[in-house]
Amino acid sequence: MTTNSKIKALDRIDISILDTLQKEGRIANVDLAKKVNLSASPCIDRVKRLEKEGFIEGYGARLNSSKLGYGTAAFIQVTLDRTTSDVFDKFRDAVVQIPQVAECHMVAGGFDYLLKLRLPNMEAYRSILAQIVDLPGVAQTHTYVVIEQVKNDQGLPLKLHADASTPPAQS
Amino acid sequence: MTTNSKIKALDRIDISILDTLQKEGRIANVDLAKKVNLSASPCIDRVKRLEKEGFIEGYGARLNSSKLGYGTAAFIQVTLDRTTSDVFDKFRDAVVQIPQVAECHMVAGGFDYLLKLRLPNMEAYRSILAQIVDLPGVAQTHTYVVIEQVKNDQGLPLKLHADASTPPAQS
DNA sequence: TAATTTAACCGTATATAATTCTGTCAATAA
DNA sequence: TTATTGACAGAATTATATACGGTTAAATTA
Repeated sequence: MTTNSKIKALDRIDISILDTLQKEGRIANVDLAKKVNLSASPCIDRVKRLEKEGFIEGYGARLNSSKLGYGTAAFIQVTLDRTTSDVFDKFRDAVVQIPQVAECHMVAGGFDYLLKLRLPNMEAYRSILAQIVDLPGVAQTHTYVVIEQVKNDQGLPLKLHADASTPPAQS
Repeated sequence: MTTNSKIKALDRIDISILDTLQKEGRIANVDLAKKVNLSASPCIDRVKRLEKEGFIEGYGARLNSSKLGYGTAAFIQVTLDRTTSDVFDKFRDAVVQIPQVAECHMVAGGFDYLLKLRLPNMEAYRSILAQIVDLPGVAQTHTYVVIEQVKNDQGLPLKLHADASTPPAQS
């Protein structure tokens, strides 16, 4: 056994709790309990357990990006000039420091990193791109500006299967 | 005036509330109030106002994707065969139906759509790609599998500037 | 300047919810 | 069968959210 705490498989109720909480993170425990057909106490026990076991990492408000000055998104493909671990490390350390870089993924398939930027407008893009290009090890970049967000689901598609004997997954 | 309700500019305290809530969405109002140097009642008033005015769109639990069977991510570039609005509409209607498609962005700069997929593993990728390729209008695709998530910030970088006279933005 | 209005705030009181505690039931194993 | 375990419900307690009333300060107007 690799961990000291035993983590039991998730049952149907756990999945239902997780699915509800990822959509309504501030639902009252009483109401959550009703929704999953439990009374308040076992329900809150399960939530605490799911938090402790790391299935729930935290809670957050979903903010309106447009109203808060981040209505524009762009993806930047980045290729580094040498693929040594030193170059990679320096690039990563620098890129995570830029607040407008919402995501940075190391990818396989043609270039090295894919960045997702959140920006107020296209003017802001120029100055950020200048920063990205000057990052250590950057050889070339290619930008794709988002014209329209067709879908932006943050939640995971949890399967609310009736069969509690087939839990979907654990670590 | 386009809207009937008057929305005042956000001040330093509002920004601080939003920044706190996007990180700790389930913080008790009492504690939130302490953090922003208010008493409980004006604090909850502001939160309700921010919700009503649409700055806060909701709350959600942050779930551990790996533990819940979505440890693999991939980006797929999609080019459609004709860029008529009919083709675009059909593609979009179909792609949003696929639960594993976490994001779908229409982009400018070489191809038409950029999709972000959440998957249990690489085996699952095959069947999803088959679905994507069969979507109406799809001419070609190119996949980039995520090797490592260097950064994945969901929150907006709200500026907690001391000067309350220069609010960052509104709709 | 002085009076008036407005908005934001604080503290208190009440309502609601979270949390703890105790006992019961059902499943499992000895 | 009997002991043990785990999960649950319901009640009691604690904590929190929310509504209310009064105060202050700032802005506006006379």
